[in-house]
Amino acid sequence: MLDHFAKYLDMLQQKDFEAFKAIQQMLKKVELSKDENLIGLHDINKNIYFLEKGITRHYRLTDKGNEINIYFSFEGDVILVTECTVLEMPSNEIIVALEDCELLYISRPDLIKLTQTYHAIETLFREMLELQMIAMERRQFRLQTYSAKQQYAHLMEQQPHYLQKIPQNHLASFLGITKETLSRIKKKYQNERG
Amino acid sequence: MLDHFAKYLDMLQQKDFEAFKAIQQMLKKVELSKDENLIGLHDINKNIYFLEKGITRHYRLTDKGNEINIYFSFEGDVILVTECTVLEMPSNEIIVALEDCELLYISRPDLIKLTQTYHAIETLFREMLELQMIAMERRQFRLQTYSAKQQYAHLMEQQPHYLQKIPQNHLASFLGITKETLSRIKKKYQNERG
DNA sequence: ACTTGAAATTGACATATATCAACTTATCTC
DNA sequence: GAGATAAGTTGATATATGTCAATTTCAAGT
Repeated sequence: MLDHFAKYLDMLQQKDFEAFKAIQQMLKKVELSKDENLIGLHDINKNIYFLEKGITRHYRLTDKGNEINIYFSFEGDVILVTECTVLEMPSNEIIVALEDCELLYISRPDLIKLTQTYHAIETLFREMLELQMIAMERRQFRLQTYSAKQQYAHLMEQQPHYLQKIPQNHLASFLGITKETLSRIKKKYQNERG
Repeated sequence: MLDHFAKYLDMLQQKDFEAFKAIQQMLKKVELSKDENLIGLHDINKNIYFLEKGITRHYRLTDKGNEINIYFSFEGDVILVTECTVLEMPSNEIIVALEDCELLYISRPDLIKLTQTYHAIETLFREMLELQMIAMERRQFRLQTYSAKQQYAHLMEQQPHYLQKIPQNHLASFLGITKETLSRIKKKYQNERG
């Protein structure tokens, strides 16, 4: 059960075993059935999650009440809604299980307490944020410059598991297009490859 | 000269004056003339900057060699290209002065050294990243869901200094549209307000 | 296996935005 | 302040994507 978590914290485990143990003791476990919410609309949720098993869908609602998917998390991913967790604001992001999920989590307040005792944990926390930021910088550039077709091609090449595991209607808004457009792009893409 | 920097580090100054002094001593200063690069294409730049004065434009090049503006920094902003600074990769992001600029900076290695002595600095560094992430999360949602018109309206309402200070041709690619479309949107927007 | 509802596809048409080219207006430099 | 260069505007047209409605395919539960 701790597979992914342990891997993520591998460096910590080697560098400061005490610190690793301390985090491990603070971790709680949560299981979600398919379609169950991890974070509901306007929840104030201060937890940082490690997704051990399953897939989660992260979405927001537009003014008109449409769902826009902003992210999907897979096994091994960290789940952190910074705006909600850090600013302690009601969440605009809703997170729901696309499949049955198993997660570990620690509350940010608990984690911050640990950082006061273990410098290695503060460092780990910062490094985790840095990595999340890099991923966001890259995705932002794609959102800003890629056409729908290019985005689809990117997913095909770089993250084919997205296409295998995530229903098209959900994928579409993630790419910033409608499901009909995605369907057409997919067809064209396949034709161009024979 | 330290105005903005000091303000940013205000909490640190009060909480741990030693740490504040230590950072201050590591800070270097750089001035840029208009149109001068802060970070050039493929530079490996490990610095974290505080923009004390001026405006910088952050852009990337597409496959076809077109410039896409991904960000503008104003007085008081932190400038940090995570991918380049953290992974020590050649930068895909180019940063150039839109006006004459004054900046303070510290190298990430130096900052990390300081974090080993001063816990308060590690905390500050992490908090800075958290704030940057929140801003990115919000912008990402806008990029994904707003039409060009909505983006323009958002800028008008939330960040009018963008419209006052940044030439339209640069603003356009930041919004993910062409300069012609921006020109038309602007006109329509003005007419609708009388 | 049958039924039901969800997901995906397709077509016709509407709209938003891009592209290219011409032109005007501002800004900079000598 | 005249000429040169960059920035912004406008028009005509092309392309990409959205919207709505009809249909087909797929999947889940009984």
